[in-house]
This record gives sequence, C-alpha cells and structure tokens, in this order.
Amino acid sequence: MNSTSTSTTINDATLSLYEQKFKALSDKNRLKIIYELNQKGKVCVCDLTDLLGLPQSKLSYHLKMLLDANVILMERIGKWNYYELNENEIKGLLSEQLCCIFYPKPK
Amino acid sequence: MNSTSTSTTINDATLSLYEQKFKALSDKNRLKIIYELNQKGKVCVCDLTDLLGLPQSKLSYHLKMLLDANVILMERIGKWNYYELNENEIKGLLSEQLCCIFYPKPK
DNA sequence: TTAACATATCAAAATAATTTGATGTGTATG
DNA sequence: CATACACATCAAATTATTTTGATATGTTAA
Repeated sequence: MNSTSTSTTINDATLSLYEQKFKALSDKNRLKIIYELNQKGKVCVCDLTDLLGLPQSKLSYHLKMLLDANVILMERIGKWNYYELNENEIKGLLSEQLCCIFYPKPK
Repeated sequence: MNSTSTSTTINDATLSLYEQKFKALSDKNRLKIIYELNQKGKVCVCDLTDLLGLPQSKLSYHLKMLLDANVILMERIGKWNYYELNENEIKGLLSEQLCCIFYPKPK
C-alpha cells in the first residue's frame, strides 16, 4: 500500500466540495443573509441591503459566495434579482436542530 | 429604530458562534481529520500525522481550530494526546445525510 | 537526572479572503 | 435614444488564515 493505492479514503473532490460549502457558511454576514432568507423567503437585493445594512458591492460579493456554493438560488425578474434558500441543499448539509435559524422552516 | 433596537433579529453572539464552527469545518485538512476520526474513533496525534501526511505543527494547528470550535474532544493519556469527534456537537450541526463522511456513524 | 519523545506554541513569511470605491451591464421609463 | 435604476464585476488596499521551522513544555524511560 502506498499513495497510489485505491484505498477507501475520502477523495479530494468531495473534500473540496464540502470545503466550499462550509466556507460559504463560515461568515457572519452570510449567516445573516441565510437567516433573513429563511425568515422572508424570496428577497431582492435592494431589500437585503436594508435588512443587513451592507453596502451594495459587499452584499453582492457575499451573495456570490453563497450562490457559488449552491446554498442559495437566484432568479432575475425585470431589473431585480431575487434570492432564496436552496432548501434541499441546506437540508442535506445542516442538522434539523438549526431549524428556524439557518435550516429551512417547515411550510 | 436604530442599532440599539431590541428587535427580533438574530443576535451577534449566535452568529459568531456558528461562524466559528463552520469556519472550523471549512478546510480540507480539517474535514479529513473529521473523516478519519469518524472512521477510527479515538486517535492519537502521532497516528493522525501518518494518516494525513501532515507535518506535526500543521496538524496541531488544525486540531486546535477544531477543538476551539468544540467539534472534537481531547484526552491526554501519558505522553499521548488522543482526539475524537464530539458527536453531540456534530449531530447538532450537520445533516444525517453526511453520515459516514463527517457525521458520526451509528454504533 | 538526563535523554528522548509527543505534542503545543510562537513568530515570521506566505497565501487567501474581504472590503472599498469605481466602473460596467442589462433593463425599464420618459 | 437618453437617463435612471438595480445590480455585478473589477482592481487595489486591508485584514485574516495558513504554513513553516524553531523552540518550549510536559511525560516517560534509561
């Protein structure tokens, strides 16, 4: 057995994937975004700016982190971009105990 | 209403707490540590060095991140430090779907 | 009690993430 | 078509995290 072995260790792509997803969750601004989306459902950037008190470009940066990690989804309607939680993704990642904070509320 | 308001928004200490925990999970080396601890149970640092192929001080640094976030637990036995998952903590954080990767295996 | 061992800690260097302010792009409206 | 709006993107500056190699600490064994 050596480094070329086909042993049952976890593969690098899997590690990278989860690294990205947890990195997306590892920031207060982004956790607050998730919290707000969980409270409010589908929200446009203009409303998030007020809810979070963040400058527009900063918010945009953090939304992109979350979007790239597939933790939230975007839809463009007219000139507004609406964001919402990717519920399945979050449910596959987080404990139900995080419900009502970051974990999607039951409908 | 201003920054001193007592509104029902999520509080900063909660955000900081989860930020720290998810930050602990947001690194490939640390995810691999969790994976190995999940496979092997209680493991000493000397064995982790081999399992992970990391230099000692680097491993020590990452173990500290996980320990500070309360995601793993340490026990000193003689001159060895043994680490293991903090199962309750991880179960309170992660989805059961992550079982057998990062989520603790059933006994 | 000295030496070896297991590991943590430290400071400096290297790297990565975030913030900031400016600019670009697409859409609606007069 | 010209302007305003909603937002994304970019480059530079700032800040945070990680790596590295050296040293410190505590434990056991000779």
